[in-house]
Amino acid sequence: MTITEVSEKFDLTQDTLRYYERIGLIPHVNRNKSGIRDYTEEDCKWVEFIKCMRNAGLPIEALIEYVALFQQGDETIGSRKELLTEQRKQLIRRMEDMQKTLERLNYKIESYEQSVVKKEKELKRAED
Amino acid sequence: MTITEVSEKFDLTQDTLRYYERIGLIPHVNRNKSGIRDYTEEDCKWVEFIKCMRNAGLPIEALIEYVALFQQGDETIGSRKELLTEQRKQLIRRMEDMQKTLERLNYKIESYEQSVVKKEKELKRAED
DNA sequence: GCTTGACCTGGTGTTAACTCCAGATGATAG
DNA sequence: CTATCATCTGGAGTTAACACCAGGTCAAGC
Repeated sequence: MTITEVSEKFDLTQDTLRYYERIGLIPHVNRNKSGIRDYTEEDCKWVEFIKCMRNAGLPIEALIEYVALFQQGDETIGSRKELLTEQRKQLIRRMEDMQKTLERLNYKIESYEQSVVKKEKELKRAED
Repeated sequence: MTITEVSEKFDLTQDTLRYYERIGLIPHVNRNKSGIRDYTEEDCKWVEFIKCMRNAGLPIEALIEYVALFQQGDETIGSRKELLTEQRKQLIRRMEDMQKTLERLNYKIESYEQSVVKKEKELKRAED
């Protein structure tokens, strides 16, 4: 796949794709004989995986380390599992925070609901 | 309350508190006769509210608008409710994304679990 | 009355995560 | 053969969200 195709497929700019590769957020993509990137199926999976993880707020740092570990082979399976477990922990924490915020928003919106109703009633009375 | 106390209470730097006030992320805080900020109970509630919302990833822009609407009085109750409802929608969307990512992490970690076990077995065989 | 320390304002500095650009190159269409 | 076009690389520019700083004020302790 060309970079244009990957860019469209995952809705990331070409610059972002090149940037991700440069900083090691995805493994190095092979080039064809004239130096142009040719994304394999696996490259695409990496892109998609990274996009998903970034979307959920996992820190770039941790993901770079994960990719680096991956490239060092099977010796690092333990470390990778640890890394992901730690990130999962933090993800859960963030989700809990968001859950609390959500409940708070729900409450606030409900209060506004009642204010609006009250306001409408006042207006109605004013009409009488 | 002094800015130092508020800063410590909510774990935000004084610079951040002043910054938030400057850009309208919290309403203007009154100063005493010598120009020093004196946070009321309500000011504190705003700080805490904003911190909570920012923590959950609500965009600063939206919060600034919310504060501005609030300061315009009861006329804006409807708009405020709409604004919060929209932000809630987006918050829910983010949480759903994160939920998917979480499940993916769970799956990946589980796979690693098995890899580790397999690896240990190989080592054991090698010992024999 | 002088020093100290918390606080002020306005403005500059920093960092992360892209984003844009210039100049070069190789393939392709006419 | 030439012009166009997608792509390349290395490096500079941008934006958000603070963080830091200089120079000044004011109240309090000694």
